[in-house]
Amino acid sequence: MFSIGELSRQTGVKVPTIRYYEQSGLLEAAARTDGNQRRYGAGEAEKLAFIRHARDLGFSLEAIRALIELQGHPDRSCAEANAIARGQLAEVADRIRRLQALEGELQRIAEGCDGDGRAGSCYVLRSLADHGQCRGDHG
Amino acid sequence: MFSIGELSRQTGVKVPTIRYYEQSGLLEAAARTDGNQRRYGAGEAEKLAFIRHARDLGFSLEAIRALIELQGHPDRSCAEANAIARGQLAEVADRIRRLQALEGELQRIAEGCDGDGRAGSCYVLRSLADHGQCRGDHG
DNA sequence: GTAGGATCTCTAGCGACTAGAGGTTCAAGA
DNA sequence: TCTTGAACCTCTAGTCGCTAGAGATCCTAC
Repeated sequence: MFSIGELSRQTGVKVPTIRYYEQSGLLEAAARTDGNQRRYGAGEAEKLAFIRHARDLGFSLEAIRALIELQGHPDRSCAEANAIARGQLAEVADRIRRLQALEGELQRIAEGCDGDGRAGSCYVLRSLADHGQCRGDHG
Repeated sequence: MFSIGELSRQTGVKVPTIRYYEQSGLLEAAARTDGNQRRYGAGEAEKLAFIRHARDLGFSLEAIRALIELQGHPDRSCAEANAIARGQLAEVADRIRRLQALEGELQRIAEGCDGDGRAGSCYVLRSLADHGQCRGDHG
């Protein structure tokens, strides 16, 4: 059994974040010492690593809650887990697509200005004022 | 002079968001009717369109505040505007890079599971539990 | 026994809105 | 001129996923 600080070091999740996860029901309430401090075992470290990994992959806490629910019921179909993963994949792909449109736009804007002029005739500011110059469909 | 609802329709910015922008100092306090309702002119619509466009491009309200400041001082160098745009560009590029790493990872995870099995042996859940299977450096 | 680092709970804050309550005003039709 | 009702007003609180701080308590090593 180890402390919350030790768990934090093991998993790379900050101490207040661990408490936050417990508070919001992602982690079960930890065992306590007589002095009311949390104590954890290897199982909890594994579970937190799972959460951390899913967070790194962009899953929302709500999605992670659903995945944990599934883990707790090994007999249920994994179709749901699959759907969550695919949904997340679609979302990420969409975000990439939109960001790439922005990137092109920003490139055009930033490259039109060498930073030497006055703000009154600045291409960056003019571009931002006039959406009509945009090629893509970013907004 | 037109109402906040009309301004909202013109710019595509929701009414509460316009009030929020005013409240946080991005827009100057609007003129008011005798009955205390906001009234806007063409100039304000232009300014809001500028803000909207910059938001669409991912600029933070703080960055937009700085850009508006610059617009108000046409004699100042536009180097700052340029730096803001380039900073934003770099940020967007970085976000794309990170999202692409996630995308690859998620693809690997989602494709390893056809959704037909039981949760107990689900590839999605196993993958999330074990970061070691990952190839990239997403976390 | 004591020092001090780690822990505890609680509240508030971040960014950029969004939602709702409860009250007022404006514009169009009768 | 009166009435209706959509649009407006302010204010507070909620969203997400943490993060920061205050003030108190605990644990461990010396």
